[in-house]
Amino acid sequence: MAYNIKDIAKIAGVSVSTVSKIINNYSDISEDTKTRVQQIIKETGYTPSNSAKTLATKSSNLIGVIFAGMLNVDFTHPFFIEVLNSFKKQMGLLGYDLIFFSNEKFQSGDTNDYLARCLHFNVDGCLLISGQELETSISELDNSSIPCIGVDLKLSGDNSGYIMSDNFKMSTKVVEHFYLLGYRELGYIGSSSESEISNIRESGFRKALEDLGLPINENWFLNGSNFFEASGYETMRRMIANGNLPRAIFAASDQLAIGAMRALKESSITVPGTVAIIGCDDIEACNYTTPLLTTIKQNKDKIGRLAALMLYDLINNQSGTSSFSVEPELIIRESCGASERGLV
Amino acid sequence: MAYNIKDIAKIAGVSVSTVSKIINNYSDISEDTKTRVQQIIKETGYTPSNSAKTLATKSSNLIGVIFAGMLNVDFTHPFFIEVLNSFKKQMGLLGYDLIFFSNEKFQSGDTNDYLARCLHFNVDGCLLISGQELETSISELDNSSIPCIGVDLKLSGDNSGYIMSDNFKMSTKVVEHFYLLGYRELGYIGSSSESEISNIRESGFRKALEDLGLPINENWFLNGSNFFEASGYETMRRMIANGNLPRAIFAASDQLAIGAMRALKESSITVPGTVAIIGCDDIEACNYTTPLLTTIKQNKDKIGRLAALMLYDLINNQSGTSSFSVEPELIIRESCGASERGLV
DNA sequence: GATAATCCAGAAAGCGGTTTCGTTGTTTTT
DNA sequence: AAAAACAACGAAACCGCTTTCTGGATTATC
Repeated sequence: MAYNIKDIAKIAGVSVSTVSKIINNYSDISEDTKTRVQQIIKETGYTPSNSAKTLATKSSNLIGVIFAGMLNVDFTHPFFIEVLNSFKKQMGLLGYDLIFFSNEKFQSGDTNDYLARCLHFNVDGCLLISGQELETSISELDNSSIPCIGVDLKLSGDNSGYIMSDNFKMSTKVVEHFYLLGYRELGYIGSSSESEISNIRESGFRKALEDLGLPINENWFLNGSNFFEASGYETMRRMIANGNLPRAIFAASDQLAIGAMRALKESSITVPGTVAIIGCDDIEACNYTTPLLTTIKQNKDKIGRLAALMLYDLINNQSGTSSFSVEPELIIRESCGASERGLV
Repeated sequence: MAYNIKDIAKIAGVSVSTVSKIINNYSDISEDTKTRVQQIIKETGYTPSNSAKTLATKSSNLIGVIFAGMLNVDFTHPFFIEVLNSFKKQMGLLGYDLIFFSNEKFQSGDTNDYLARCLHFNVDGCLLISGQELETSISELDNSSIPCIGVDLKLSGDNSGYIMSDNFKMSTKVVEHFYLLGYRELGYIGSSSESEISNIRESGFRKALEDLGLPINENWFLNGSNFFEASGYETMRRMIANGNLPRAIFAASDQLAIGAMRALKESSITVPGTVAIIGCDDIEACNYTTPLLTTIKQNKDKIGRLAALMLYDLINNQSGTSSFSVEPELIIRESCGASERGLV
């Protein structure tokens, strides 16, 4: 039912090679035959088999997408999914489709051998989206000949690059904003200490406090187990249990912030009246909470787009490692108390 | 650097066919050579090339995922993304990976020819996720020999099936709940009248009103342009502008409900005190709104899982068309006023 | 002990493309 | 007018795997 290249060749009365050359824009074909064959291709609706092409050329026009790490990052992740969405759009514009490897046990091996799977499919490149508890097979892939771009994941392979927001600067912006609002006792709620992202944000936070000569109270620095809401709730409860609360808190993700607000509400502690909160990421949900969540916006669109562009470059020009840092932006809503002070 | 079947054959001192047979569990291989070759495969980390296998067998072990329609449905859709997540998990368990076709213009044609792309990649099956304004090429795919499952999309091809929640019943449950709470003046906010889903929900709603002998006031039945928040906001504003409001409203999606609540809040109309609201889908955001959004939960996990299972069956047993209807469930939170009446 | 049945394994064609290299006929150069 | 250059196309090998068919060795059957 579906045509193959031989059919087209026969219909056009030319050889298979000629058809192939026309498809691939070779120059040694006359305009005449070219237009004639192209016409036939259009009429028949012929599309070349991707597997045959891949087999012959080693290039599949496919980009592998991997949710790295064993923990909880998947399609439902509000931040990464937006990055992915933008990535997909841009990659589509560049002529690539996306393939998602299932995290489930891979048939042959006990463990998830990403490199093997990428080779298996001849992907042209890979997007690695960071989770926690990275498998060792991630670094295998990083160090392979397959171009890789990490999102929130520092890759170091010769054919790799990565992109993330300027996590250090985020904290500076938050601290400065809190400072401007008159808050002097500042705290930080992070993910686990295994998260590099969270650690950078924390160190940026501490540095900013130092620079402004603000006190650093270790009771106000607490890590949870991940970036999710439940962890924010639980961590905030611990801080509340400790007794002494800071005047304002930076949570390393909006979900952590939302969880923290839930804990505060439960203890009848008002936000931002008693404790102000700023989250991070600017996920959809920021618009639905009460109070609306002030946050550090990560430019997810830009991150996804640039990731695609970087990967494209890596694939087509093998231009060594590179990394991009995207400027974060403070989005002022209600949870920081700026509006109450007419500062918005 | 990567091994191919010939390398394995050479190392093992057997023929290529023998290796292939071992990989594919043919019976005419002695236990001896089998274990020996398998050992070598393990050691070398050999994985067969998918394109070669696909080329030879016409089966790629790939499932195509398509966001149908030209409008606004992508990875950021809170409902579909959860279905997709569950689908991906189950499909992974069944040994399939997912490929996402970019919506962007396909190189060869002006229009997005889904069938061609599926053939191009030799996908074993397809998941079609409904949007609005379906392209004609969707029905081409539906009627092709490629197994397809539609989510919220009635497919009718010989090798197709579909799955959706029992949209009619949803409305029944909502109306009954409203009735129980003493509300008699009920309204409905839907998507556009082009959405079959929305229309079913509306007719279910009307039917339930009839059955209970409740009044049907056309001013209380308004459609927006889609299922998104902005549409809910705008539609609610129109209803408010009309003057006379119902006591309770069923919105055809949570996002519509959230938009409606925003409009109500803006007009200082209390929820649920003056107007009660129930949404639909049970997306994450329901937990973040004030008041918390009572909703009809669609079992997204189940929908995704069953979609995978149905597709698997279609692929492996070509067992004709089938459809599944999944039971919806009322999730009582705050926006319906049940708790205020001690009815939760 | 001859024949049939069974077990294992390999040869080879084929899947649908790509790409190198060669061939032919035409044009240009000198 | 002969030589060189070029334009346009095709033959064929190859990519890595599957699968049918064939055949030799071993075992069972009479």
